Amino acid sequence: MKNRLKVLRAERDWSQAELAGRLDVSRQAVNAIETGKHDPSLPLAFRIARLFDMRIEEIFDDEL
Amino acid sequence: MKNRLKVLRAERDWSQAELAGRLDVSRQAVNAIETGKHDPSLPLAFRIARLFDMRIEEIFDDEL
DNA sequence: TGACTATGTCAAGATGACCTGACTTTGTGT
DNA sequence: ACACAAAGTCAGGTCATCTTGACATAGTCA
Repeated sequence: MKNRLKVLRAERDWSQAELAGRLDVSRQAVNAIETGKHDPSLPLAFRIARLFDMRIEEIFDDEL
Repeated sequence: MKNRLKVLRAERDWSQAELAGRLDVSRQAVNAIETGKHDPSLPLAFRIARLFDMRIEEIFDDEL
């Protein structure tokens, strides 16, 4: 699953640790999602979308 | 996480087994999601949304 | 009654999504 | 060169999301 987290984070000039804090997950969890090692759970995907005020489908892309 | 799967399925007159087949998951997985035992993975949530031609947020609701 | 379907549930097991803690690598700035 | 911050990675653990197979219950229908 591709995602735009790294770009959204860069636009806000947040570190992975800062994003992790805002999402209430570990820094390693953010890193693993950004680097494509895992997909977030659905509840975490909701928190991410809410944080950036976007729809899940605007941040994550599971086609291709 | 609440969801509208049971209603969407009823509107189409599909059994849990039929929905499971369309989503390529087990019947028990569909049952567990409908009865609130689990949340779907994000990839499965995408497949569900695509099947019903809706956004994930229109089917699943994690607030409250 | 007996057969069939749909639903709900359980057990056991594989794999995925998280955790903490530790360490390395990379880039920046003094 | 040195220090520091950010990012990446690993190990070992827990719990969640799936699997298959089995079984119980309720409803429908010949």
